[in-house]
Amino acid sequence: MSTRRKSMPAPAAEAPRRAADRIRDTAFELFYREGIRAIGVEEIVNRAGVTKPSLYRAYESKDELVADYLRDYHQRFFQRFEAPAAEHPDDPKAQLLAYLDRLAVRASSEGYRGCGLTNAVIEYPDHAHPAHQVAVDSKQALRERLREMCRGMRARDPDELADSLLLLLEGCYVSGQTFGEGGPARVLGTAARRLIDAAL
Amino acid sequence: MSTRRKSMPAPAAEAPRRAADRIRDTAFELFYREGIRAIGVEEIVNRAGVTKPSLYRAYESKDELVADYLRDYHQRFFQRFEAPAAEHPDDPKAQLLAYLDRLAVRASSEGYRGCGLTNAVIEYPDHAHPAHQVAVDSKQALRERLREMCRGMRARDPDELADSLLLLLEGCYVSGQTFGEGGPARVLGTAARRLIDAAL
DNA sequence: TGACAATGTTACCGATCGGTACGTACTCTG
DNA sequence: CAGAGTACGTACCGATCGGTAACATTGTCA
Repeated sequence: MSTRRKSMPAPAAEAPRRAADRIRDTAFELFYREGIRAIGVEEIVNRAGVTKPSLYRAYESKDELVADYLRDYHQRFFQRFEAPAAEHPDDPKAQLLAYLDRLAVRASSEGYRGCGLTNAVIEYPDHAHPAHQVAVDSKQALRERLREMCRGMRARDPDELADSLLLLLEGCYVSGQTFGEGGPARVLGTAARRLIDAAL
Repeated sequence: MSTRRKSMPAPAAEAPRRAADRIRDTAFELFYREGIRAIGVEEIVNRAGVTKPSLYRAYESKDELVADYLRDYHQRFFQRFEAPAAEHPDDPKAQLLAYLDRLAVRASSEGYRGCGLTNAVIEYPDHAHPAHQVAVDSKQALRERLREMCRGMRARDPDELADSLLLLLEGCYVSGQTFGEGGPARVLGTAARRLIDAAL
């Protein structure tokens, strides 16, 4: 859902954007870096330079803001995930490995905070919570996409390979933030290649 | 005067233990099942059937209680992890696979909540927080133990194999609670065998 | 019996939580 | 210019957070 402005083609470039946008961006940054439960609405609006009522005009509740953050994360994630497709058309193996190799670097650097969606599942274990649901839906889409790619690789058992790779992926997200630099995330590419080669 | 039963020196075996023990056990259960940040001290003492002062006589703060919970978890974890050693002496590969096979079952069942230590790292990303530190220390010990086992397997590159297996392990913990029954965790054993066989 | 340690009871603290009633300033339109 | 509508801020709400003070009660052991 987007707030479309009518005429007035944007005064300049960006700085004093709408309150809702500032909230959205600030919340994204804070939720991801510090964790969702650790951040209160007060801190969000302060850092965004707006006030609480502005937040509650744009979102029904904090939970809705969280869900929106996760939907946003989901979208950005798949953008990153599918980005290598352009460089390696019709080569799902190369596409996947390209993403994994980039991820391995990010996840092995200091201050890495893992996957916002995975983190949300852990912060909100209650299956009824909107944050949990959005995150799980996203992960299910990822699983399905991986299966599709493994079928494209002509793996003997595409579903099994996809799940194995998903384990490596998720392991990389969490190990990245546990160990930081020089952590196990560095072997992601190698391990994935081993599994793929053994499955074709 | 009061309607509550008086002395009754332990009617059966264990029920009315010390307040500190009841708090410890209740906190363990609640922190693990619901998440640490989601559980307040009030809820802990209510469910434990004690009162807040009792909690603060046994622990300096909630953070200390959390750290203690994690140390407890660490101990129970390694107990489970090393349990198969008795059945497979001098066979690190069989030991590890035995643990993984059991884990795969647990992690693929409904309501699985993953590893309390991994969850704590995500709930407390701040490296200075005691919970974060205890959890990371435990994970580093696990990494070292895995390396030791991989050396025992005579792997070509034991550190690389250990890290690969650690990724699978952590992936299993988090995917277990994301997908529940029929999730990717089911392939843990197969994937681990593939990686081990390829590394010897 | 008396002393002591452990626990419960009650009532509170300041801070922060998510959330809102209501007033104000700007801008677009007639 | 008048008026409407939009966008935002000030000030506040009750609930809950982690944590504490003061005192009553209990079981144990000497």
